[in-house]
Amino acid sequence: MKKYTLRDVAKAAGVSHMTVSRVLNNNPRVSATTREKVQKVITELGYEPDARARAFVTKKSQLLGLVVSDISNPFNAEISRGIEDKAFEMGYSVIFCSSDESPQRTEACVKHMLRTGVDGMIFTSVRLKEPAVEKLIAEGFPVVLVNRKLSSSDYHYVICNNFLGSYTATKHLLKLGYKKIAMISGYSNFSTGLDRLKGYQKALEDNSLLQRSEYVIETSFSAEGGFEAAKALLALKDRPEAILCGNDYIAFGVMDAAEGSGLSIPEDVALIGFDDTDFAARSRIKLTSVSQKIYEMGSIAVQIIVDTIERKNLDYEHKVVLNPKLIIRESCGYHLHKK
Amino acid sequence: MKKYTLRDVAKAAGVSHMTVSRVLNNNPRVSATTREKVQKVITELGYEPDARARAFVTKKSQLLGLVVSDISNPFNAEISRGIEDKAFEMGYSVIFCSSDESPQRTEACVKHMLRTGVDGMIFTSVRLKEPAVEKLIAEGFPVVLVNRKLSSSDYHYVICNNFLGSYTATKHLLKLGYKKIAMISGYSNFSTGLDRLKGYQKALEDNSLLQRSEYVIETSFSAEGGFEAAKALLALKDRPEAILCGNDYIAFGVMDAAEGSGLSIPEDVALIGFDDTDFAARSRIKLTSVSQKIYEMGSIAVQIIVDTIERKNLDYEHKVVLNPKLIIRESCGYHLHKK
DNA sequence: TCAAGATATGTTACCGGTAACATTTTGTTC
DNA sequence: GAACAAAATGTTACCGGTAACATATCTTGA
Repeated sequence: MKKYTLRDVAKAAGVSHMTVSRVLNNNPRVSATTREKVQKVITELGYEPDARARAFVTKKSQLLGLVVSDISNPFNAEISRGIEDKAFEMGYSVIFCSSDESPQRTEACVKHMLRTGVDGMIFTSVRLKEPAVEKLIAEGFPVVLVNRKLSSSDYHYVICNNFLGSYTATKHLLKLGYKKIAMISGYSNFSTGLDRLKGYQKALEDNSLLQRSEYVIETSFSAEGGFEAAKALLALKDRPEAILCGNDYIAFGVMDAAEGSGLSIPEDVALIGFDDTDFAARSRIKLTSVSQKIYEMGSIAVQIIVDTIERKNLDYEHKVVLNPKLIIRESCGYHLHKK
Repeated sequence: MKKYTLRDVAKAAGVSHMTVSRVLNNNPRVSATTREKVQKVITELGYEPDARARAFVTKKSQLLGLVVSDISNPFNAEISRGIEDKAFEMGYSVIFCSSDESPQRTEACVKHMLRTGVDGMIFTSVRLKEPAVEKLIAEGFPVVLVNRKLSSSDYHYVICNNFLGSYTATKHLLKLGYKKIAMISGYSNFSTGLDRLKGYQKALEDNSLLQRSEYVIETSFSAEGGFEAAKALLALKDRPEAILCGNDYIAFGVMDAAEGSGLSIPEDVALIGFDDTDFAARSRIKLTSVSQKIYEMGSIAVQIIVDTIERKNLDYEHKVVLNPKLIIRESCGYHLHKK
């Protein structure tokens, strides 16, 4: 199990170590005969180039850093899968880190990645202001944002058209005849939270409906957040007939709250989620949700970052905005209206 | 944004580069005065040691490889989170790779990790025979298995007592009075599949019940697998009264199949899953499931592998078997019997 | 006060690749 | 077959750390 080096191979093949290096790198400046001879020795000895030595001398580690809010969240897990598949295909490895959406942890993740020596970083969970990330971009370090973007920096990103998704969902509720539509939105210091809120507002406005402040609650993108917010909404004298949620988790929380108040979905309250994660179709009440191409966002992000890393002077910016699609299930009461 | 090296710092501080190296590595062989002086220069210049150079010379990359079947599966995502948190804490980074439970892809993942230069590898999804992994272990490469173990190699692992989990679940069904208990088990070329099947069989045996071959179906650990298997079971003349599933996904598939056949859970068929993933409590029928400490398995695995990596001659094996716990919800009909 | 040992600092070599340039071999043309 | 260009191969240096050993400085006690 001894580890061989370039020079070992060279000696065994009776050539200089540079010739071996050239063979390894498919440099055309090697004759076919020599190439074959060297290749044979390589396989015979089972020689494997030392990744660390190579990374050292080339200043490239073939490592991508991925900062997610929480990898155990299925949404992030799916993005991660998209990222990893594409990275693998392109010869890169992915190291990941969970930021828990905290600026401090995000900064710690960045430091950690930098120490590890990644060639570029992908972020899925930046807030609209994220100093650690903005600094990185300012320094010219390869960065791609996925899912959420920064307010200031107009940099490479791959996101969903959240405004449109939310607009479409609200329109759908309006078309079903609901007038009293509430929104439990994710925090608007995230672009996902803000844009989804704006889409909802615009749809109301376009239908000449006033938005009622007591119908809009901002909370965390979690079932707990949705639960608390829904308890408040459902306790209102003038209870909303429909609730649009900032993501599916919030909607799951709403289901819990409705069950707790003895209300049924969609008869008493219609419900729409966002993201269409795998479980939207498996939850107690099958959830209507705005579907986005999660896996694809990840794989596109990798293409962009590798592009950025490998071309020396990339003088343009990649901005990819994918269109979402409303997936209609029982929670919005569509089937009731069809009858 | 120029990158400084050890020697730059040394020159600026008026010492030799080795002194700087010693300061960096907290080597006690540096006087307090010098240490302070050097430290000051380091912060002034914003010097950061070159991770790649360090990895090269120390032959350690502080990188752990994680091979999961599919990171987008919430079970794996949660293990991953446990792994990453602990690794971060211990100064390691984690690169991951999805094997899709295929031997070929597993081998490709291993190669990929080796090329990247990881210091050790964690596997969550080995089959009972997994040549690529067995070879790695035989060569003395640091490996820890999580969740599933190999049949042959008796190596470091962290698993759940799957036999006990399944035994307990079956016992529970028996206690509720069910006699016709079927099992839709995961493939038994995985230790998780095999051990869970054995637990079920043992529980029947201990209750002097014959196991009926038509009541045991092996399938993939997926909702699709569960769906197909359940269709077959529910179409039997002598339909089972209860079904124990190899994991929660299989159980979700059973729910779909039951719905399709117009049968209700638990009134017509009782149902128990395995793993108690986050959605067990949120599915259409709240699922009784065998809960295992997923996150903890991950973090324990990291402790073991770091131990293996950092101690030169580890002469003992780590075997951690965690006890599962049955979480009772509506799908097994417990509430019906309580009345 | 000075030798001996401990402590602090410095010198040199090396890890295993790649870049850049030097040299040798081969091939082409007249 | 001489002359020269092109192709193939070799030589040397270097990347930025750490190990091992050498040297210088500081203690301490007889």
